[in-house]
Amino acid sequence: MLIRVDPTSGTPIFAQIVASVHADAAAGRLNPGDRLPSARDVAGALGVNLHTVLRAYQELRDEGLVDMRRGRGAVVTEAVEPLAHLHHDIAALVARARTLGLAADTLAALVKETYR
Amino acid sequence: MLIRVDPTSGTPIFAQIVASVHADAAAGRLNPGDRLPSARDVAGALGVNLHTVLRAYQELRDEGLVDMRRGRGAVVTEAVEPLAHLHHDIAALVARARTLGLAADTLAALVKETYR
DNA sequence: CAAACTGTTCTATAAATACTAGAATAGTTT
DNA sequence: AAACTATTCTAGTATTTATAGAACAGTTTG
Repeated sequence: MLIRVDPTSGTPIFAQIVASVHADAAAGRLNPGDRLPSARDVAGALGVNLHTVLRAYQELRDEGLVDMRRGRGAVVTEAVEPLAHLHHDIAALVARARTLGLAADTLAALVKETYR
Repeated sequence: MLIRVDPTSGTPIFAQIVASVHADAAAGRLNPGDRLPSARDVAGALGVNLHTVLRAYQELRDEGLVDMRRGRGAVVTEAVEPLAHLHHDIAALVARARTLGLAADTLAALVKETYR
């Protein structure tokens, strides 16, 4: 599995790693039982610090998306399935927002606010 | 119009102000021509600094949602209409995400990622 | 068993961001 | 003219982000 990051993005690196895993889960490229690459491998491949990757992984654990243990790594849980189920709906919403000229941040903020 | 903010939220205050305006616009409580309360008033009411409010307003201007001029304040533009149009779709998506047990941050991040 | 791998925890530091504070400026409205 | 508005400037503090290295403690593999 491939994790991409843009250092000039403005959004924190750890958040981009989280978002990258979210995207893979939503697209069905990540299934329960799959193992994320080790934090050290990701840090090496991306040229970022181990702690930065671990912070992202810990957030994924807090969300319940992965199960983490020493020696075994980060294993994807069944909590990814809802993400895959929503994928289609999200894509439709994004497509419509795009035709309306809405910025990504604006829509994301709107979704977050609506949740409250 | 009412702007709410939670200092313990973790998300920056200026971002919460932006999100609050987004929400009002999406709910149709904000129409083209309406004037946002002056930055000084908002700062006073929320107990935050003037600059913090202005930063939020400037972001709204960058998004094209308001037109700002000295002496006149921040006036809502026609760019709020797409937000109102999406309101129903967003509410439906959020409702479904909620039944699936998805966290607000997770869904928002997913939407943002899908935009790319 | 032993080696290699995994996340966990700890201390430390540097850089960037967020927030506050005060003051002066320059437009607009009343 | 007075009261209002955003704009711009400098400045300081607190928080967040990212880096660095080391030691630790489980798990898996040979």
